Amino acid sequence: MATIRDVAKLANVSTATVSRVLNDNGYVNSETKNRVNEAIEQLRYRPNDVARSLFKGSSKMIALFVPDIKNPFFPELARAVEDVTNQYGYTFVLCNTDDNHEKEITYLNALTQKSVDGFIMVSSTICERHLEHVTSPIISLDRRFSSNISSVTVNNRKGAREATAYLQSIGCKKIAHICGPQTASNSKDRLKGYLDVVKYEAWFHSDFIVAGDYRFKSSYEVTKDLLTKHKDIDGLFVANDLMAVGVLKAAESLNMNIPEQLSVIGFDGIPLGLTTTPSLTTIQQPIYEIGSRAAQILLELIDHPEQQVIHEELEVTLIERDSTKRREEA
Amino acid sequence: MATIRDVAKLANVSTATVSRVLNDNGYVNSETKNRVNEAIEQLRYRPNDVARSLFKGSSKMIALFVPDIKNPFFPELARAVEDVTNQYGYTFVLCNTDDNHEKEITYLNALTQKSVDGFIMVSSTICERHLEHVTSPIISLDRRFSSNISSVTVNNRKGAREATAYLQSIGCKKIAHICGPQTASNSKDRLKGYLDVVKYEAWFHSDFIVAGDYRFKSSYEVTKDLLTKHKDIDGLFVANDLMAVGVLKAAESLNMNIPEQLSVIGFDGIPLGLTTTPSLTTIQQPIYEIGSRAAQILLELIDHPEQQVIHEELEVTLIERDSTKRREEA
DNA sequence: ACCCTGTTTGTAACGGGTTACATACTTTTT
DNA sequence: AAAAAGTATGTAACCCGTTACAAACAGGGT
Repeated sequence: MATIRDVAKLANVSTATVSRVLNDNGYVNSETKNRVNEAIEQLRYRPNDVARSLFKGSSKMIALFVPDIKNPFFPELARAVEDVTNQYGYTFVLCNTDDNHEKEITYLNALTQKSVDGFIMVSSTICERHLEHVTSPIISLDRRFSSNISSVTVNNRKGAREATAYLQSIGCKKIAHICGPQTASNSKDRLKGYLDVVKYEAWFHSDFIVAGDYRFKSSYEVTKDLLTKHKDIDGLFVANDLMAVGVLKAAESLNMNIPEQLSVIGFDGIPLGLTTTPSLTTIQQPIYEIGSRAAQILLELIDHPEQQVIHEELEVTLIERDSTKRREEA
Repeated sequence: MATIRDVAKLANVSTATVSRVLNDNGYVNSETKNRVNEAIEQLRYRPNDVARSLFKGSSKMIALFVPDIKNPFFPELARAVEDVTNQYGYTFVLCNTDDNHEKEITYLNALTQKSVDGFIMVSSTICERHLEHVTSPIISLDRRFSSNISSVTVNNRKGAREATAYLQSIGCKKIAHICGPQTASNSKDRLKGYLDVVKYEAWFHSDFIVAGDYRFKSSYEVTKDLLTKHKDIDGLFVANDLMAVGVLKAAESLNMNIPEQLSVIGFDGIPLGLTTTPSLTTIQQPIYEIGSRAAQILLELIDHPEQQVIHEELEVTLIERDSTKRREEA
């Protein structure tokens, strides 16, 4: 690989001049500039980004941490972040953490040592304490972990209320909830939203809340159990779409008809909900917007670290599909 | 951030000694080593990977290029690559290329400038010519682009033959094929496998081959068209699962019953095929194994670049689910 | 007493860019 | 005509680890 010194020699100038041409700053005579550019082309010279990073202390990379790349929510989000960061000349690094604290810390350290310029994190286990020694800006997504750290979220509680109220409005009499991991703040908020609506209902019972982990499999198993024990449940608000699809399959395996016997509503609005039969009613998050806003805010934070903390909350939308249906009065 | 010089000063040794302690090579007196380790801890020193990379000319990063992160096939693959590379102390970079040649080249250049140590590529547009100036090892996945570049693939043609023959064996009389983008070698091979079986059938007609692009949406539309025009089609081999799910939904929208009226078989074996109703019969690829083998081979190639080119071909497996059914004789 | 090998540590060059500062010449301002 | 501002370019330090090489000393073998 040719270096800047090779170029300088061939063009008969100093490396400083070549650098000025490369970065288009400082004074360079236009004739000199041409000579340098010719040399660059002739040698197929490409500046070494590592050397540049070392001097600048910045790598032009940003990282996104997601708990589960197999949940279609996150590829969607990743696309958004990728689009924005690429647009601004950053390289995008995607890290899958499995919601595993050690893995998160390992990645955080490894990438900090690589002078990564900023982090976008979807994490349930990270809190301020772990980030004390991280000097690059961080933004939390989907889940919020400190008022000192910028975040982009949706109104989870309100969305959950809306979902639950919707089930009531179509005539569901006993509404259960499959919740996500209680370490995740969004999961807690969705549970709260559900409780806001049903807490004082006469039929309500804590058995109607069962714990999932945002994955398909757990939900499938937990739901089979729930629906076998409580045959009178006629509405189910599930904390995310992936688990809601597990519910659909669980009901199918029990020969329960959705939406005739049971109405199901999810949360997220991932494309997966369009591929099931019945298609999935859900609370749709503006996934792409969440990702792109987060990326934009992070990039601003990188350029202006003194800037104050921003918490942005986006709105969710109820999407009615075929997994819910108005219940006829008995 | 503390530097190696700070540590050296505090421990009263030279930077060389600190470096020896850090990398555990060369001679260091055990007492000195303790002193250095204490200083490291006291200063919370972490070596700067960028400086290290600059000197070594290697960044301990490897990159995976995928055409569409939203296709669940690729997150699965990414997990495999991530697991292996992390295990060997590499940082994993995931790049979404949209099958866009320019984006691929841009990524390739950007990452080469960052001294990325190797590339795993799923690409339809890259050929040897574009890689001439890339000095780090490359392995192609899923698709094969040159005999000089190592690859890990599956036996696409054989799998396609198996799929098509299976449809015949359960009594399908007219079998159509939705193919993938014809730029992709795996897509071409799957078409060939289909043709191997049906080419000389009396009923065969080129109308029975329709072009998709491996995405859900195209397949949904194209299939509605196909099934409307050719109502006698009773078997459909679809080049990947994502499109096969599109077929399921298209048939649903036309009020066609799967598998009663039409048997559908996909290719890939992604988890999505388990969430549809009916669940999807498919040719399953060992996705995780493909990814992890590719990563392993790449890491070997990085350590021993002189090593000869390897082409590994893995086997696929037919998984019978509910989207296919033996056809009763009329 | 001498040589050889092994141990311990330090000095300084190196990797490849960037930029503060110095120098020198040209043009503009007053 | 002198001072100031603008243009053009080079020198060398700097970013921060790594390592070749040198130096110095201990212990073993002959």
